[in-house]
Amino acid sequence: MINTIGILVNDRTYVKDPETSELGKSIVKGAIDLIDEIGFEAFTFRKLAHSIGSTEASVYRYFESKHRLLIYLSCWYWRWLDYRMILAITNVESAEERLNRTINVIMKQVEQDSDFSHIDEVKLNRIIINESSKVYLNKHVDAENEFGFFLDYKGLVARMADIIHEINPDYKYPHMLVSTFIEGAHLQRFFSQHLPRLTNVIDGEDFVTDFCRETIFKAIK
Amino acid sequence: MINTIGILVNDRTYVKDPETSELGKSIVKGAIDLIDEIGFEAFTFRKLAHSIGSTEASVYRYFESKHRLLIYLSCWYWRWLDYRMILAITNVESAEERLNRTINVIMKQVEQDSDFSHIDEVKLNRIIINESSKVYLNKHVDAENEFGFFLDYKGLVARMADIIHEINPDYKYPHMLVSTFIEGAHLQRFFSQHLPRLTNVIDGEDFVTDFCRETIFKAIK
Amino acid sequence: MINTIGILVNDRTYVKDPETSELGKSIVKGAIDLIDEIGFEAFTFRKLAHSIGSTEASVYRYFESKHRLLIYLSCWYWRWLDYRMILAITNVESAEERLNRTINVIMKQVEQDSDFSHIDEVKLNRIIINESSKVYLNKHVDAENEFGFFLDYKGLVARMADIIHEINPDYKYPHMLVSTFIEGAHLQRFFSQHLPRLTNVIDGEDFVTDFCRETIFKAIK
Amino acid sequence: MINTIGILVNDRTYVKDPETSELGKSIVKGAIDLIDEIGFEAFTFRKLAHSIGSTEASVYRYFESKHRLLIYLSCWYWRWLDYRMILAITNVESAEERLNRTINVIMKQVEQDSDFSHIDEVKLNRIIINESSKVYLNKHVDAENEFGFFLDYKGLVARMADIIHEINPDYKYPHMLVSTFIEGAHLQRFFSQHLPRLTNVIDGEDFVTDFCRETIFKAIK
DNA sequence: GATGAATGAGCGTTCATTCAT
DNA sequence: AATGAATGAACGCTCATTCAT
Repeated sequence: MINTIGILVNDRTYVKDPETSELGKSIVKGAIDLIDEIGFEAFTFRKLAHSIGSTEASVYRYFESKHRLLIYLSCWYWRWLDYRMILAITNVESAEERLNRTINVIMKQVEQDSDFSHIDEVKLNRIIINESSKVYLNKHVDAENEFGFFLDYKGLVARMADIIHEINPDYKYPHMLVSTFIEGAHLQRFFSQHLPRLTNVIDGEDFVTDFCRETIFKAIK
Repeated sequence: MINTIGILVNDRTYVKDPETSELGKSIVKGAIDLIDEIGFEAFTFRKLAHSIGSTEASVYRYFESKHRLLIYLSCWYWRWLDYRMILAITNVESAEERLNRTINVIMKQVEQDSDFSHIDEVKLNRIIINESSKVYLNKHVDAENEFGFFLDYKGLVARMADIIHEINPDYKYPHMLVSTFIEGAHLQRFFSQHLPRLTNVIDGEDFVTDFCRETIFKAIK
Repeated sequence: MINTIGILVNDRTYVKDPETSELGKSIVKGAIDLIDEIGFEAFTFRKLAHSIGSTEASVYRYFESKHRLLIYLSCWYWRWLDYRMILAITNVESAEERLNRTINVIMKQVEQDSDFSHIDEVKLNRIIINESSKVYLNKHVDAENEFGFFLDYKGLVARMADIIHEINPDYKYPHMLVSTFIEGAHLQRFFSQHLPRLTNVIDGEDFVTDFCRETIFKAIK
Repeated sequence: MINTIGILVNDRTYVKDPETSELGKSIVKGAIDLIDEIGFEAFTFRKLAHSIGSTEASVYRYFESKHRLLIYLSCWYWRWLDYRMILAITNVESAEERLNRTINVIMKQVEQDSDFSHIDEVKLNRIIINESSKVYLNKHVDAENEFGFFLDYKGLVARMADIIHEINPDYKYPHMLVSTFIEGAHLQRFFSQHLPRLTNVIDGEDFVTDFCRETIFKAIK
């Protein structure tokens, strides 16, 4: 079974691997529910502990801070996308088609993935859209970069950049292009919900994905 | 003199206009210095008050929260860019050239602008890069949108989108393209400093601006 | 005209007599409205100043603290009752009838008195019921007693005690009886509204006054 | 042993039952000492925490506000009086004698009760005299009444009203009479100390109790 | 390993008040 | 006389965290 593989997350993001106990899983599940509901700023370990009927002290056994917990969720997400991306491009010959498929994996809105039962991927996707930039937009980036917290993200970007390089070896900005549009896609989804005048909402179409795909392909020509 | 115009910021961002007193200006100046130094998360009105030799109570006379103060800075920034943008494109006939110049205004790294003495535009630009997404990435966006806090930003995006529309009336995503690259440019500057493997650093060149300009022009062709 | 007399309040309750200016009157009026609305605990000079479109500093010109303002209102109230009491018993021969009438003045619920335009006596009566005990139930009583802040209240009690003494010179507790029932009447009105199980509500009757009158007359027999 | 029963207070008055820990008991003891010393207005959790060598955060673990703490003390007091009242009237046949004894329990000044070691009943009695009316004289009465915070007080009043009803089933105001004199007795003790001209001080006698007893018995005849 | 109890530190806020005009 | 600006001080509260069991 493929789900026996599991998503292995950088072990410096947690104190004790939440996958190894029921409490751990319920902390992760509860955190996703709560962050999605009240936002990361208002989210605290106290509220989390109450919401899952446990105590702050117990949560601290798994994560050393709410920031680290967000990093854990973020790492999990990128790993999970990477895993789905590999599935999507394996044995596909055409580089264009592979790029196309990776774009789909990243850009298209997430649906529930039954393989990982205690993680609600739809909520997690919303969290990534709303909160993931807070993972790096702070004064600890450099220290946390040294812990390797962004390796999964970088890996994903590299995987796509490689395909672009394969399509056009002369293109100068493959990484920039990919990272711009991964973040850009998140942003445009957010804008379309809250600040629609910053986007171009087109009814009945996945205009975010279409826009990203079109722009990427034009760029590397 | 053109600087007699001043930058008029949405008056719901403040309790009392900081431009109207020395203390107000020193609050804004001190806030810029301090946020740039320690980051918005660690920034508090207490620290700000100490750093400018005043009190929290006095700061509260001008801004009702640190979040509103950030919104003020953000509004000021976009207004200021808009003002510089207008200067840059006035009397320029070619739409392509106008687009080119607006890209320069937005993307190129900011230099000190002597017109607005108490605002350090270089630091403010760094703050916008690091913190401005926190202005909208939170649970209060919708309420704050109704206060008109994002009108300046939207205006700027609309101004550039109009030029794009002039160049290619058939292009479907002018607003998305502009907002993606405004945010993208900020992000790439941040990545180039802290997470360079997410970008493509090219020595001695303003590769961020080049990448953005190239991608934008290809997109609308 | 009788209203040319005015209610002269102990001049240590205020810094500047509020009767002497429009602002002063509007402070008193505004205070009555606001205390009645939000309660004395939540009442502040800031809120008062805002509500009447003035400033805290201006309020301080009239009253040195919110506590003193409450004392002012309290003194005004007891003076006003005393004035109405004198009107009610002048030229009444029978001591029993005089006692009866003073009881009516004190116990019966207040109706608007057109003689003193800027004071809403109905609201003021509610304030006295809800808040007046806070005037003396605190650590400053003794000091404030020395300022003579309770002379009006004591005068009223003495006036009624004198009548009781006239009726029964052997009765040992005239002052206690009067003060117990003045406060008791307030309390019973409060209880009948909020904690009815501490009283005996009898529909369609002024049971508070009836109870007080009956108990007082029985006591002094 | 009868004191093994303990005084069970409405469990919505506290967050965590202070009887269940040493810290809890010291909070209650410290609160009684401090409120008695400086008055409820000046009393804060900060000062309380300092006075017992603990922290505000710890106090908040037991009581959600200083107001709730006062309610707790108030409930404890009425429960304790009720318990002493039951002891006093058990097996007494004559209703008059039972009323007489309940009056003694309520009116007579409290002496230390060794059964409840960490509570200083003498100080608590002084607090009730000075501050207990603040428990209900505020804008939250109705909400707090729904929490059942006044049930103990009502129970005590009902117990005495029942005896009065037994003595004279036709008497119309048993509850009013009882609540008037419970509060009245407190008030008269306060007045005799601070505003003696509102009472009739008679040396060497417990004139407050005598006055109340006499008036009550006359009233129900 | 998990939890209940306790706490140090500091945040956001407001208050009452003063000063200068 | 009235007001606008400014401030010292403290409050209520919560957070992240540690300790002892």
